[in-house]
Amino acid sequence: MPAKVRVRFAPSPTGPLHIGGVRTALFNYLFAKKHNGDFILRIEDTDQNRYVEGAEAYIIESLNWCGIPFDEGPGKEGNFGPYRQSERKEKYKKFADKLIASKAAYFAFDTAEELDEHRKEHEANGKTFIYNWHNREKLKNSLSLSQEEVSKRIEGGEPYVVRFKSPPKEMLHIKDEIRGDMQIDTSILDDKVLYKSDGMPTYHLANIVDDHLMQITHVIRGEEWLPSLALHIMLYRAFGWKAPEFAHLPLILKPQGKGKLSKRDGDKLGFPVFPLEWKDPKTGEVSSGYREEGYFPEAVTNMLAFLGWNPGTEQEFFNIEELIREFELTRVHKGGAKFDPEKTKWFQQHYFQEADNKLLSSSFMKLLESKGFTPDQSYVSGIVELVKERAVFVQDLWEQAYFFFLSPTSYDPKNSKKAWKEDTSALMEELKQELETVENWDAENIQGKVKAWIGKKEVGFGKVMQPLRLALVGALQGPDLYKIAELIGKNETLARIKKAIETL
RNA sequence: GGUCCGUUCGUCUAGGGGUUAGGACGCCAGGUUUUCAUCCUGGUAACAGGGGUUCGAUUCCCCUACGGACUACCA
Repeated sequence: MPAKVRVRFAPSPTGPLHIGGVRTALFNYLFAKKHNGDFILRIEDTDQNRYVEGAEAYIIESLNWCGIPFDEGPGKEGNFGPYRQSERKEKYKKFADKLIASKAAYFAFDTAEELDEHRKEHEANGKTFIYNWHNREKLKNSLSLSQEEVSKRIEGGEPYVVRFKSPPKEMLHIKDEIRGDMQIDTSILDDKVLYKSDGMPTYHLANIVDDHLMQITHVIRGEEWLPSLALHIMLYRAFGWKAPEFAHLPLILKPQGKGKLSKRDGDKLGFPVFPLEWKDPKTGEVSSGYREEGYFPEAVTNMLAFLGWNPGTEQEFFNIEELIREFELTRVHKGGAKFDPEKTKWFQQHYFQEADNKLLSSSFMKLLESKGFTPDQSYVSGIVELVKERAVFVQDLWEQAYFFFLSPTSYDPKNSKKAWKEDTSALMEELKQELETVENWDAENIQGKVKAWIGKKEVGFGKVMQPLRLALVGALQGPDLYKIAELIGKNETLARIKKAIETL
């Protein structure tokens, strides 16, 4: 029986999670759930210098908002914790030692400054400095130094790192679930640092050790990791462990211009790149988030799922359960995808139209309260029903329905000129008297009355309806006029007509 | 610079040795609507280039171009 599927999302808490990270998490989640597996959140905080206050909480909140909760992770301990690498510090040392003992890795004493100098020197000669087989004998490490010298340095407290000893010449055959088979010549690989002088592992070591210890079966991550895949495969081999399956997701690119979508792009380009709003704890700078912009999580996940993946059918709307059912790693596209904010809006519009009116009404109610209105619940839900199809976000509702709460105080001059002619005032006065006689004030009765009157008067429909709209709304826009009149009520309707006659 | 990955309408993509190269977003036009929006119908538009292989390549192979990632004691 194959092992239970276990995947992980392993972000570094260096700031807010951006939309590409959310997609990686989503694909991991979909894959796990499709195979009745576990989705694990692991915080990779081995670089203490880059730690950002609040980032971890942000990541967790984002995942929950998006509807892709993790099964194990910080605050949700399973059998493989702890789930923060900083809390697993002791574990890594022993694995680094193991590699040293088996001669798969070695100690190195070169300082950052020395290495920098080597790089500059090589660069000046048009060459690239690579710390590996062809020059490691000339550098300061346990391969070039005598055993006594090495012991002396370590015991003397000299800082050192542990480097992986990558083999000089070998064709490595590696497999990626999305890209198929690839070949890497190990001779161009460098001897990556596995263990830092500050006593912390680097990503490479910690990642492999934890994936093994946490029994991860599939590593699904961004394409930016493809170049280090060979190292990771060799690391598994050096430990004698079975490597998980790998899948590298295509990158998400900027809508215009070059390069991958980055955290800074969003607000510059006019759309959020973060799921949730983020306030930088240091600079106080605020970056917009999909949640605060009014997007629904199902719109965001649906949009994200289609960035690099598709089901092969013509269906485009998928809720999370459908995504779980249909998701296939083999159907992930290889090429990078330019992000399209317009399409995101289209998904949002769809989910907004599908949303429950009660839910929409109560959201809109909150918005109205913040504007100082305390309308009746039933009044609001009537309005929502009427203007819903004209909106994409809850906040659009205000723009579509403000006139239900505010009587027009002025009339757009261009529209007034178009709709209000010399004889209009007299006509409206007459219409007003006609409307006063309507007994049961609802759209149907109002319409009946108005239509009959227009027929009797033998005037054009537009000649009446346009100025009436202007009187009730203040502009030539909005939903069905009879419904508007019904909702605002008889008194208000008549008052607004009166006001328009006086003003225009 | 080096290594690796990629390339179908403007964008997201389906397809795959013989297809009118399909869908979606956007855009445009028409219809519905007293208005605006919605909605409906239609239209626009693509296999990066060059060589092979083949009866036949957009599809397979090679080269070039372009794009991207990586190239830290960051992840």
